[in-house]
Amino acid sequence: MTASVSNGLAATPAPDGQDLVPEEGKVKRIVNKEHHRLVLLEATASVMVEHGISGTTISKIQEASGVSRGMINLHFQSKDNLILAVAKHVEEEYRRCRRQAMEAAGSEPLKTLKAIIQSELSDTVLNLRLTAVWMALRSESNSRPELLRFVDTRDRAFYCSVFRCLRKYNKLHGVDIDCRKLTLAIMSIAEGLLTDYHLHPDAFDRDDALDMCWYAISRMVAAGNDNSGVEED
Amino acid sequence: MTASVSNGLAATPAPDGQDLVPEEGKVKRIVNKEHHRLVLLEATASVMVEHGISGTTISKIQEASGVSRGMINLHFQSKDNLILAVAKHVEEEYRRCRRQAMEAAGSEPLKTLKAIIQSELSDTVLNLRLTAVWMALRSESNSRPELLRFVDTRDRAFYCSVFRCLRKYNKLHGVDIDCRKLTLAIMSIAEGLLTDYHLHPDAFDRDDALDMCWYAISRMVAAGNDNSGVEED
DNA sequence: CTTTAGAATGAACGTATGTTCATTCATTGT
DNA sequence: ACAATGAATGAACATACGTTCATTCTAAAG
Repeated sequence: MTASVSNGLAATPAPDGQDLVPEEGKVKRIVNKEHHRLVLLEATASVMVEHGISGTTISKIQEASGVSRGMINLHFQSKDNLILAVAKHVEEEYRRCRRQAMEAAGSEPLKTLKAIIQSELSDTVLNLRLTAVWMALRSESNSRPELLRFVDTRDRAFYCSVFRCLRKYNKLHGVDIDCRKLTLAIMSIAEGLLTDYHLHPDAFDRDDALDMCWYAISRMVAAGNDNSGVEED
Repeated sequence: MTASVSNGLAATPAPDGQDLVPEEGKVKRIVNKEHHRLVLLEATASVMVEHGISGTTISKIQEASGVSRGMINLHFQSKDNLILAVAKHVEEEYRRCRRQAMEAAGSEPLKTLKAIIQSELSDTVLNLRLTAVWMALRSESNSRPELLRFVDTRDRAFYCSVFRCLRKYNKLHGVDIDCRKLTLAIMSIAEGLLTDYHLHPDAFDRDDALDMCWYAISRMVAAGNDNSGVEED
């Protein structure tokens, strides 16, 4: 009932120069808000996994998250925006996992490459939630292009990591692999396995997949060479 | 106004034994019905391509097909059933295309293998409509398992075709490739390319993809061999 | 304590959804 | 010609959808 200046915008004439001080004492509140934001993101991802993008509704998200209906628009303005935030959220998770694996990889090119593949097949990356959300977003990326960058096949970091391994291998062994082509081939295999896992989460065998994958990569890398230093580690 | 026995059910006491004769003269009607069925399937696929599975509604299908609202339930009972029929329809199209390519392949294993890959990358298989519909259905396959068989990664026919090529190659060159592993690798690459095409229909270069693909396959097949008869054709 | 900012709620709203079915229309059979 | 069959229609319906906003609640500031 009281006259208010809309949503906290405007007003704040800032008579003194004190408002650069970043508001103290509001820590707990902000933490709570951030917490609810995360709860909503996780719940939305869960609903997407279980019901697909077409079955992902505000009501189901409300039920899964336990927070009230209005929260979604309070935090994310709209449902579309929420989906976008989920895309960002899941992609960040994926990036974090892979970065770790890459840092721990060492300098031997094939060892590094294997570490990358292993990371890609580990359950921190290749899991029900991530693949399902990813597939859902990919299927919508034609009609919502802004989603593409979060679920792209053409990941620059991934490409560069693999490419560097192969280039290093070339130098180290004095061979001339077409690094670009093999990098793309390796990335394709990884994508293919992701799709296969999504469609067969129970039947999928990680060890078997890694085995297959490494067999293929070893042969691609070793072809025409003397084959030393390639078989297993 | 006239008293009717609902929708043509009941009544038909069938006094004579003549109704085993399979209704003549209804050809044109049936053709029309089948035509409308196809129109609906095509229109639904188009809507799925343009708006994703979550934007695929009866109203949009009606608009795209030009037929009336009630037709969908007349022909397919429900929207879910229509989606299922689209899955079947698209999968049949895909199967037909690939079968042709396989029959025209010849007996030389690597030539056959290349024909299979080429077919997989041709625009009769790898096109906007097919990939978009496929991705949409795959993203829903967790919540609707009955869709899986129409968009599966584990296609027995595909697997067998590639496997046979590799086994033949083994015999022909007296080598011992692990046919299972390489077949899975090749299928993964194909799946990966499909996903990449879906996300980058414009940037995707078929020739480049085939080039990359064949380079990878050649090396996988040739590794540790004398390399003869592998490079290009 | 009281005041206040803003986080959280959920009933209510308008729209869009999938489905139904009485009716219309076109084709076939007599 | 007429009657009968069943394909095709689309207004009407109930439900479910995303969004809004007056209100309540809660933690921090005075």
